[in-house]
Amino acid sequence: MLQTTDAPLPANANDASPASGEQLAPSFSPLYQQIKGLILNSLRLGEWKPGESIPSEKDLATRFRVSQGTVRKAIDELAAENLLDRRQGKGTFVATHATQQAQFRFLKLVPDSGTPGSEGPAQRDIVECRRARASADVARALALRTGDAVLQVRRVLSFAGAPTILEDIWLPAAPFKGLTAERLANYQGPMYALFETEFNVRMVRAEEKIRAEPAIDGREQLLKIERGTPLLSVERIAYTYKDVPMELRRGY
Amino acid sequence: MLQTTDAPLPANANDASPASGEQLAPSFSPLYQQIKGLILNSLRLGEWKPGESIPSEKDLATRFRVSQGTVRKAIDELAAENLLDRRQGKGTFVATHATQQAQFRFLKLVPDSGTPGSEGPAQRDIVECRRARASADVARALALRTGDAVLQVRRVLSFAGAPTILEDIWLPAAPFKGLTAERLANYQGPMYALFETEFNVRMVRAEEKIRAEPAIDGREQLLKIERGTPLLSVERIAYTYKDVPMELRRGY
DNA sequence: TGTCTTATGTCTTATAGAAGAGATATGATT
DNA sequence: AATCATATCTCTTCTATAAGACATAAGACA
Repeated sequence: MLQTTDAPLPANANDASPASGEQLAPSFSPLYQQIKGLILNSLRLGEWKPGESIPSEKDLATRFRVSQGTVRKAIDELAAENLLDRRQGKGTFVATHATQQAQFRFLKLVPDSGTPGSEGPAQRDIVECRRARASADVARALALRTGDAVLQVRRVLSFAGAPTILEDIWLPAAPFKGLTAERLANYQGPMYALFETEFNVRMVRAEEKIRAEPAIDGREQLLKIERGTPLLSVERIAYTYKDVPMELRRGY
Repeated sequence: MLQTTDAPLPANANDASPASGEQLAPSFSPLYQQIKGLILNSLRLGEWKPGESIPSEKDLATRFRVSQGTVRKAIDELAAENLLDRRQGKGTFVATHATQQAQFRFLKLVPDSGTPGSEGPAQRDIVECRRARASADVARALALRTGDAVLQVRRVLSFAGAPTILEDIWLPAAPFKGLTAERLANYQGPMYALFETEFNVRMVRAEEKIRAEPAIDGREQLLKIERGTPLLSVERIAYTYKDVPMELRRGY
């Protein structure tokens, strides 16, 4: 039954092209994978906004001219990748960072001494937010050229009054035009939720590298610790749809 | 069709009991979950040895009196948890640590400088291996009582001649009776593979906590670095089937 | 020795019914 | 008549099954 649709099957319909109508892509991957790609496209183009539901499996089935079970398997994979959120009896929803802050779960750091759950809300202080030019390593991480315009943000997270985490963040300037320290400081809720609602940039996947470094270069002052104290350093590259890198973040 | 087997449905058959014959458990969970539990039992009891194949989906289907698709869904979940390994056209295999060393992938550490893939084989030196009594924290991690007999192993991993990782490992003494420094030193291949073949202990899941610590307490000598250098410290608790903790490991 | 057939696995798709969650109606009770 | 509890209906995802397609390896055969 594979590949026997009566559709004309255009021989080029590339992944980038916004799809002519709603035909199946001409690839020779399993049907449900092709459906998954189509759903992903709609997701990326913003056909369904984060937070609310996508059409039911049956609706998508008739729209794509396949059976409901095939749509189901496509959605299964997208849900496994945390792009969609299934709720029995209610529908399937576009995942958002507002409800789902456990997305990047490295931050599940347990204080060495103390009760895990009850840190209380973190306090966030924006130290600076300025335009800059990408250095070589930043450019490589963000797939830019050295010297391209970037935004650099530095902030300190404090728990129970004690400064705990220092974050250096680099963002490509183009998609984040208009981001200022004020907007960052005023916004309540996760930073990624701000990106999502204000700049239409959804972080979908992240790579992280971990190392140990001594506290130097002024970092010891911002964290109010002794110079040379061992720090955990996490370098994260966050990607939006289609594995386009959108953020480089270093946390201490 | 749920729960309409003609089996007598014993009202107690607990999860711990080695299953009377091959009946379905009397729980009210989905059928494929019950099948998953039965397969897990067979796995734990060693009915199928690590490395070779389990019966085909169709065979298991007739054995459990369900359809092939139901068995498939059960196996799907076990494969997603890396307990089984599917190979199209060949069969489904019990996962082993010999082929699948990417199981615990925190060790995918990239040297800060240098090419990732070409570290060459690690050199392993057993520093010591002795019987001891569990301290309070070790006992808690391994679900033992303070003072119970444990084995303590300390080894150094070197890459390209440079000592890189120091590992302290605690194991409950009972399941690992007969483990000596010689056997550890002579064995080629991953440590978990040795546990698997010689002691019939399969590590299935692991929790890890990461922190940064200075090099002190003699660790600086074993790694041949300056005292106080920041070290990455990884504390891992590895579990066998049914979430029974079997190993506490601290790597630097 | 090389090619073809066949047997035996998993993989893909399809279909039907079960179960959860709300909205809407229904009916008894006050 | 107003209110509250209870059916019922409809929408959704979930579960179970079946049939055919695809992948792989081994043996038959030229």
